[in-house]
Amino acid sequence: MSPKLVNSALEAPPALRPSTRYSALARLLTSEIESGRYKVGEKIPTEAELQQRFDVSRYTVREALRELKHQGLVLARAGVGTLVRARAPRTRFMQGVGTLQELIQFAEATRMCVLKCRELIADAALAERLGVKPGQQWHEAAVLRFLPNESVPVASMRIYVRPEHGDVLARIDTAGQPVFSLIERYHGVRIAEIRQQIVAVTLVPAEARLLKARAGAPALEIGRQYFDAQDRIVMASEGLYPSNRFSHNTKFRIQSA
Amino acid sequence: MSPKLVNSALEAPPALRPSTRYSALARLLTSEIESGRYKVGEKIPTEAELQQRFDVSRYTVREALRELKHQGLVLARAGVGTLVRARAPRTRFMQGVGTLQELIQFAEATRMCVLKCRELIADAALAERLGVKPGQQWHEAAVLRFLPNESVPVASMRIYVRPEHGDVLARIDTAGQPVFSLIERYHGVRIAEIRQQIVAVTLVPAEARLLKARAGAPALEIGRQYFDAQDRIVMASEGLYPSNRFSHNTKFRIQSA
DNA sequence: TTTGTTCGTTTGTCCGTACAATATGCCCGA
DNA sequence: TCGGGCATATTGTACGGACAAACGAACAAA
Repeated sequence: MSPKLVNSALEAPPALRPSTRYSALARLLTSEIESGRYKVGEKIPTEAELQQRFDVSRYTVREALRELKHQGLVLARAGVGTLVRARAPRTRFMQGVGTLQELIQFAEATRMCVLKCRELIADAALAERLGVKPGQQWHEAAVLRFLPNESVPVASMRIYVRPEHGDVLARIDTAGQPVFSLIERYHGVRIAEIRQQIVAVTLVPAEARLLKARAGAPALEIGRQYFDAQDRIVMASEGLYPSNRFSHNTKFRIQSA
Repeated sequence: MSPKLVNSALEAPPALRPSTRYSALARLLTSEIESGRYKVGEKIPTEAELQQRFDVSRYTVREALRELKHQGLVLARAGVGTLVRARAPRTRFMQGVGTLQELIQFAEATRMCVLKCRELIADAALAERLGVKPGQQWHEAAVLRFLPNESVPVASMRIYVRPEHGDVLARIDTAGQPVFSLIERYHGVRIAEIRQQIVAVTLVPAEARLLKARAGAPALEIGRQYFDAQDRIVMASEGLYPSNRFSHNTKFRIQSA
């Protein structure tokens, strides 16, 4: 097992297979629930009935139902049947980074394409923007971020890491996980806190060009700083997300007092 | 560990079955990875080898591996095998609880000035924007929001409440707390969840005029829906926050696993 | 009327089989 | 030497079967 083989094996995740029987069945059942054929609280046909109706094996039915359960659409009860739990799949905004979990999932689900790396010293303006000290050395990667099967970038980003962590920048393209997780893994740093700021901007022509968007178009500018357990800044990033491709979504659950 | 011993380790007691074979196998494989028996990047034994080693069916092995894949521990490749992807299951992160708190603090710290109230029936466009059903009656308040000692508004908002809660709109100016809290207090409704979406927009002339801002200037458009414990929508709002007056800040604290 | 038992139904676990899709290595020919 | 084809290995899909566990309804007994 050479490290080389390992790295290539970890490259792109296997492609999705939209044409399996169970995925087609899952999609059909999902649309039936969404269209109201089976109401929340009602039972959908049993596994045996679905087998007959679609002329597939029980295995195929169960795989489809597994997906619906995973989406939170249905709930199965032995002896009872399968009940509709929600009319629509769990709000899963692929573009959403309102929670840390979503931030990580977003990083894992999107493809990052490094345009350029360079070393630099933060001047006063950059230091202010990033929340770091002027005069410090940083390694910068300019990155485009894509959703699966999309050729238009969802974001352009600049990622800043400390020089001693600079090697992780070479792994961004292929890692399929957040950059901060790479720093954690390869440098034994623990990220204890992430701070994020969101403002609205209009794209200047150079940025718009890179993002294949219209100059002057609105975009979210999301800045993030990553701190270790001693509250030292480890990494920072700035991203531009054109607004018609990205919406920042958050869900607050309120516990009963 | 001899196969015999391992096999008996997988067998559940006949009367009490706290664990299935595949969950026991998943646990055992997880602990082998965590203990370093299989390094990140290396292959674990093939499905066939695991079948033989533990004297279980391929189904049982695959169910166990499904769990490991779900945990992000391994990655399977047809033709290659199953590779260790991480040494430990995905870290369980906690969302910073400050976010909802900050939402409430912001509401308490700002002054709201009601411009106009009216009753309306949600047409399709508004229903879509608010995440409500078309044809429903709502009471709408148009509001400007000011930071302390500021004469330029930080936001303009439209707040939508149910007709039976319409009286709270008269309290907005003076209450000094979130509108949803007013509904909770005066109508005994418990808000269980708030969903929020943030997008970037550019201000159209009428909005800009109201906000004393430049037409075309970037702004955050923050939409929120408030749900009760039965997941019924109780209230919705849309706010426009000119970007140079407001930045949406979030802090995520990460617990060690 | 209420409680307990039984039976039928349904999902969950686990077994086996077969073929498809993917990956890798080796061999042969140009 | 390099490229293509083939064979083998491995996971993924899909089929079938059997039994366990859980549930609800119906019926019987107290």
